[in-house]
Amino acid sequence: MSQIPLARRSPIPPENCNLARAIELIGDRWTLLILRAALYGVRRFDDFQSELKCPRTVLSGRLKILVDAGLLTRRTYKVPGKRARPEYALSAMGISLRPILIGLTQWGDVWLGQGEPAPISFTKAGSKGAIRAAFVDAEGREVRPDQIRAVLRG
Amino acid sequence: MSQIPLARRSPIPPENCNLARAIELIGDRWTLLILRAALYGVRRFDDFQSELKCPRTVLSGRLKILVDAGLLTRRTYKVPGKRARPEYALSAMGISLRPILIGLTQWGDVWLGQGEPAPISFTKAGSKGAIRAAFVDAEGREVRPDQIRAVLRG
DNA sequence: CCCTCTGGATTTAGAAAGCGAACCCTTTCA
DNA sequence: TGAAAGGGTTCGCTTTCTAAATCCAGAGGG
Repeated sequence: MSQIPLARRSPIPPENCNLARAIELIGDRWTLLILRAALYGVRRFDDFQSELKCPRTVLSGRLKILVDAGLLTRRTYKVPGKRARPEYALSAMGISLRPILIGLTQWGDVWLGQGEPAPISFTKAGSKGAIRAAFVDAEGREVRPDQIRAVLRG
Repeated sequence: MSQIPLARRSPIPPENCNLARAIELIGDRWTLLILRAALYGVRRFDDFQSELKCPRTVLSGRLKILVDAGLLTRRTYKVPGKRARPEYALSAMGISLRPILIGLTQWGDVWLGQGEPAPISFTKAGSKGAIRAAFVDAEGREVRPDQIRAVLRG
């Protein structure tokens, strides 16, 4: 019943696969939850900590990984009367994950929502109807999932 | 410089967030690599094992979780002259993750590709140009990332 | 000047999960 | 009857996670 033909191995060895590389980098519970919070605007260590309730060791380790990888930018901010502190803001690399996490949100709304309406939805600025993750061709026209074909290079 | 306004907390508590639920379920290195292989058509225990090179204990545990959650369907297949064996095929729930993992592939091509051309690309059946993950409105027209607005329920 | 508070982070020790190797069970082939 | 092969489980060891305590620097108050 699955549309996917049986294969003994994937067509791309995992060690040369950019999907596998992405999974190595961000495919981790805490890392993904940090990125979720960051996409909602959280930037400070203690804010991440009270949002995630994760061990501070794990948090500082993951933040370091994400900064080193270029997903987060560490810079110091200063509130008058307070000392300077670092904040962790998404870089362009991090922001470009937003469609993926929105897509995963909508997947969760459908399959894990326990029958309740989605607590958050997404629209186009200025209009009301919901938008959704999909595939488009070069002209921005939607391509239905069953029309997607994978093409190997070479 | 980030377009995302500062927030102390995310607008949805993680324990009520379908994105957080999705991350709890599949936000894990091995689980994601299993789903990657499954989307490429891998279905059998030993094929997963030689693809992923992960401990067999981890593999059987993750397969069990994915079957229980409904992402994979376990059924027995029988090659004539061989004994019956289980295979793990994606359910509709699992297949609907495809756009997300393709989006993540393309994110990896851009940011983790080390300057090399993408080893796999995606096209619309019957045409040549590459397609990409994006957002569309109800009529299937693309919505650019900067036009996306989040709307809280209630 | 000293004391305390606060945000950011490291240290430490015990719990959980990951890991590799070996083993088990069933069926099928020689 | 014996070996092979697929699909696991069992068994120890190592790594990672976790929680709690501690550290550290600068600001503000007295």
